Formats: sequence, structure tokens, C-alpha cells
Amino acid sequence: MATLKDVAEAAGVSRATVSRVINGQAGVNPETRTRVLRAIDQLNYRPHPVARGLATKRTRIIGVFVPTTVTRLFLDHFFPPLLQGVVQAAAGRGYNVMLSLFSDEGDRDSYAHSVHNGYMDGAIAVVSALMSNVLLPRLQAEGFPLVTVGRWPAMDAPSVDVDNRAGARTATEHLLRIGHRRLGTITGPRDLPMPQDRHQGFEDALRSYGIPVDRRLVVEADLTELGGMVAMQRLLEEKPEAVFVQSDTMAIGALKAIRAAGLRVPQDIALVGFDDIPLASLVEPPLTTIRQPIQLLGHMAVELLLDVLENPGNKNAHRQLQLPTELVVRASCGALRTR
Amino acid sequence: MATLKDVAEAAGVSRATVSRVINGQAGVNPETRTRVLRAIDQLNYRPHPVARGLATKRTRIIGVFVPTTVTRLFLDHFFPPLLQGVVQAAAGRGYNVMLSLFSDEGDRDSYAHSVHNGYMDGAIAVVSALMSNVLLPRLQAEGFPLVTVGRWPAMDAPSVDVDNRAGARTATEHLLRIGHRRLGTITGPRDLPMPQDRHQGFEDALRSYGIPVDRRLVVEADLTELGGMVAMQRLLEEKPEAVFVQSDTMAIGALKAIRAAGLRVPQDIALVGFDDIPLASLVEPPLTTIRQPIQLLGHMAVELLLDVLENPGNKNAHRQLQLPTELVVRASCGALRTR
DNA sequence: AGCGGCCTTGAAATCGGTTACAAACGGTGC
DNA sequence: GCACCGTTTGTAACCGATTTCAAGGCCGCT
Repeated sequence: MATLKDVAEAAGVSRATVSRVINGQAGVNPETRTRVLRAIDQLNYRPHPVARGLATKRTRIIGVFVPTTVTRLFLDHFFPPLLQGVVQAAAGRGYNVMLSLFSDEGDRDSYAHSVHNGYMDGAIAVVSALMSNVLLPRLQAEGFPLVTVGRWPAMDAPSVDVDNRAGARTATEHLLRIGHRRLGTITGPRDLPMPQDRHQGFEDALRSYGIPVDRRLVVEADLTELGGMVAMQRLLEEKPEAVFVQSDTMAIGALKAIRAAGLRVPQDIALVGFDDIPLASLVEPPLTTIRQPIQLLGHMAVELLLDVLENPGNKNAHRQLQLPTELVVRASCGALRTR
Repeated sequence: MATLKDVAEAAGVSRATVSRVINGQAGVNPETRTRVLRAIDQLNYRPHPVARGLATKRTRIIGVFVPTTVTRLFLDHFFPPLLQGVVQAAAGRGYNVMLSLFSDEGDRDSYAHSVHNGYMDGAIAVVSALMSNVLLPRLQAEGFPLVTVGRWPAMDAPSVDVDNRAGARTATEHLLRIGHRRLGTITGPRDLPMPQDRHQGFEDALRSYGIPVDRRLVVEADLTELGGMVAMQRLLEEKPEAVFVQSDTMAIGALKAIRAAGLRVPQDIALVGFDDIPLASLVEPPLTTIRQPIQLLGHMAVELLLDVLENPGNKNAHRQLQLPTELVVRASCGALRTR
């Protein structure tokens, strides 16, 4: 490949001048500029990113960290669109994306440590409240630019997340709007932020309809399908008209429990889930649920990170974004019945 | 961060010597070596990958190219485990993975062109016979090290793929073994390599049982669920006992068509699919199918690529790997009935 | 004519490593 | 004692860019 030097010689100028032209710096004579541009064109020259990276100390590479401990993430509906969002947004701003799986195995894992201060200018970390994480706080403490996808209470890094509370409220209000009054809910582990937020939204909705929260109608589960099934079995004793389930996965478990009890969805019990996993539209009946703007999440994470990277003074702006969700009405809520 | 120079001063040697120690080159006095190692340890020094990349002209970054035109790939069951396989294998050999989506829009897309000869030492390209691709052959022609996942007839790059023919044969033989004789098949577009291979396998199986291929029992579709449904409707007129469907997606369509005709799977018609998509185990009845070693595909692609990268003479070895598949017996084939 | 200042440009240092080459050293063989 | 040799180390060039600083040319002004 042609180098800066080749271009300089071809154009009869110094390397410094060529560099100026390439980087669009002011103070280059227009004539000289066109001469340089012509040479660049003729030689089909492209600046060598590695050399540039060495000189500028910025590689225009951002990392994406995904915990390996949660291998499920890879089978998940979440990972591909998120990654797509990240890569697209990054490419649009001239950045490359480097993928890094990392585990939590403490210092043994010098991999991630060498990754940082290595190629990446900064990184987007997918955090799951389900796992403790030693690495991320350390990286952040070392001043490595980090943006998290999902909230992680122990860290105050900029983050993007969906508005779980508002989403849950919307879902619940939908059930109320179409006439259900005796509402139950299946939550995730109540010591995690996400289930807390979604439960807040549930209560918000009840409150706005002047309905008191009945503790017997609130059952906690572990976010798995089986957990949802068990929780629903318990909930059935309370004979709710409708149930807001905090995740589609659990909702599918609930569906099975309802069926097993000889009841029908939505005629006997209406169901609303959360997440809009691909399976949600495929079960019988299809789940009404809350869709997350996953790809947008990736986009915004990139914006946030680049904002930090490119204007270092700006760190106070745009922290902790919350993106709106969308209600997807299908059959499980019984809305169609009332039309 | 500490640099090579710092280490050299701390250890009282020259930078060259430190470099030798780091790279494990012979011809360093053991005493000196330990002195250097101690200094490295004390300063918590790590070689700067960018600087190293500039000097050696190897970045230890490999790319993964995924076509954006097939955005479906991102929603697909294929992408996450493949990527996981690639990243893991790469990390195991000290390589980083850079993700690149690319479209096919010809020269407009200078993105990929700049990517090449940029950071990446080489790349793994996911090819889909469903799309024509201008970029990949050009990159290869320019001498850029490339390994494809999936075969692409127009290119003779090293590749990894599943053994479609053997897999299809296994699937079909399974139907024959459990007693079915009048077999139909739903194929993908017959001008593409993958459907051709799978159909070969189907015929291999029939042949090994001495059964002639009846053209009326071979119906072509477009690999979609709807296509599978339509194809099955046509196939129903021929009253097959069992059908080998070239993809789970089409098989699910076929399932619906059979149901719509008032028939039962597997009692009236047995079904075997291919791919083992996540949905395959969730439909009613669960699909018997052929599982692909997707993660392993990623692993092997990396091995192949690094083989090319690290011993450039070796290019003849290990081209065009075919990985074995696995029969997953569930309910749709009716095997359980015969037990 | 002399001076200050603006616009352009180039020389050279720098980023943090690798590596070709030469030199210093102690030991052998004759 | 000398030529030779292998081991170990250092010097310096190089990878391909950016960037600081100074200098040259040209202008107008006094």
C-alpha cells in the first residue's frame, strides 16, 4: 500500500502537509490541497489506521463486553439486535467494534485487563444484575470509558436502559383499560433493580385506577419458565382475572400452568408479558407484551460512549438514558374480545 | 502506562533486550531474563498492541463479516453461537475479533474496502448463497486472508461448513429405519448448493434402501415457512408416509399444512426437519431434526484462518472442512411410536 | 529600507514497539 | 599468542502516521 510518504513525494510536498489535508485542517493553500488530493486519489492511498492509532492514541475502536457467565445471552433474543444496533451506529461514526466476552473469574482473567488500554478507546458493557462483576468497576476506576446497557446499581457509569417502570405501567393499564380489575402479578427476584422497577410500574397503574395492591396477588419467581409456572399455580388460588407477568419467559410458564388447571387464556385469565421475545408471538395464544427497542438501545449506547470519548468535558450530560417501550397487543390479554 | 523504555531502564538493559524477553526469543542470558521479567512485573507493564501492530504489521485482530442484506441472520439462531465460537477460539489464541456488517452495494461501500488492509489480519466471512456478493471475491483477489463459513461456489477460499449431504442422509435414513417407505421431500431452491447437497443426501438414503426416487414426491420451496406450507399442500396429494423437509422453518410450515388438512403428525405423516432452530423443540409436536455444530463451525473457521495467517506456506492444507451433524430425535418423526 | 504579522510549509520529534547489524566478551583450538 | 566462534547485548533504523515549532515568503505600514 501507498504510504503518506509516497503521497508527499507524488504531490511534491512534505508529509506534514499531506497529513493536514487528510485531516481537513485549515491553513493549507487550496492549490496545494487539490494537488495532494489528486495524488491521494491516484495512489489510492488510505491512511493506515494502526499508525494513526499510535500517533493519536485513539484507535476508533470501541469494545462490546458481554458476560460469558450468562451464556444464555447468546441464545437470547437480546444479543443480536443489540449488537446490530451498536455496529451500525459505530460504523456510521467511523468506529469499529471489537467483541469481547469476559468472565468474572477475578484476576485470573487478565484477558480483559489487557484488553483495556489495548486497542479499545472505550467500551459498551452489557450488564446483567444477575451476576456480580468485579471487572467493570475496576476498569471504570482506572478511567476506562465505559457505558453500560442495563442499569447496574453498584456503578454510576453512563447507561442506557429501557424504561421498565413505564413499560410495566403501560402493560398493566392496558389490562385495566379493557376491563380487568382483579389483577395479579408475577415478579422477578425483588432484590434486583429490574423487577423492582417493573413492579413499581404495576403499582403505578393500580394506583391510577384507585385500586389497592393486594399482596396475595403478588408472587415472586426467578425469571425462568418453570418459575413462572410454579408462581402461576400459586396465584391461581387467588383467582385473578388477569396477570401481569414481568417477563415473557415466565409468562409462557404461566400459560402452561393455566392450561394445566383446565382454564383458558384469555377467557378465564388474561395475561400480559414483558420483553417481546420471538417466541411470544408463536405461543398459543400469542402473548400481549411490552416490546423493548433493543436495536435503539445499541444505537444510544454508542452515542453516549462517543459523546464521552469525543468531548471529555461533557461527562455530566446524558447519563442514564431510559428508552420508551411499546405495547404489543396480541391475543393473550383478551383485548380482542372487547372490541 | 509503562512503556518498553521504562522497563529497559528499570532492568538496566536496552529496549531490544526487553523486547526479546517479551517475545520469548532465544539468546537471552537467563539472569538477564529474570531481571527483565521482574521489572515488567513491578511496572505492571503490558506491550502496547497498537505499537506492536505497527512494527510487526500484524494486529492479531480478525474480522467477522456478516451480510447486512440478510438482516435475518441477526434474528437467526445461527449468529449468536457462531460468534461465540469465533470469539472463544480467537481469544484462546490471543486474537481479538472485530465485527463488520457489510452490504453489497458495490463500490459505494468503501467501508469494507477501508476495513481491509486496515486493522484486520484476516477475516471470517459468513456467506449466504442467497445473496450475490461483489466484495468478498475482490478482497480475496487482493490477497486478503479470508475464510468462509458456508460454501460459496464462486469462491475457492478455505471454508467450513456442515456436511449437508451426510446430514440429510442421516435424517432420511432415520425415517426409513423406523419403517416409513413412501417418502416425500421439500427442498430449497434447487439452483443453490445447500439444497442440492441436502437433496443428494436424501437420494443417497433412498438408494441405500433400494427405493427409487419418485419425482412427484419432490417439491421445491423457498426456505420460508409459507413456502413450506404451500409445498406441503401440494405434497399431500401424493399421500407420503413421511417427509424430509430441508429446513425446520419450512417444516413448521408443513406442519401447519398437515394440520389444516385434518391430519396428524406423526401418526398420519411423519416429519423430519433440518437445522434444529430453537423453535423446533417448541412446536407441537417437537420436530425431529438435524443439529448443526454451529459453535464448532466458528471454532474451526478461526483455526483455518489462523493456520493461513501463521504459516503462509500451508495454504493447501485444510481447505473446505465439512463438519458432521447430529440427529435429534423428537416426536415429529414417529420414532417413539415404534419403540 | 526596515519591521511586524499572516499565511504556508517543512524539519524533526514522537508514539511504542521490532529487528538487522555490529560489537563486546569469554572460551577453543592450534 | 592469535584467529575464530558462539553467546549475549546494544545501537539505530524502521513501521506510518501526527504535531510542535520554526522558518520562509509576502504583505502593508511607517
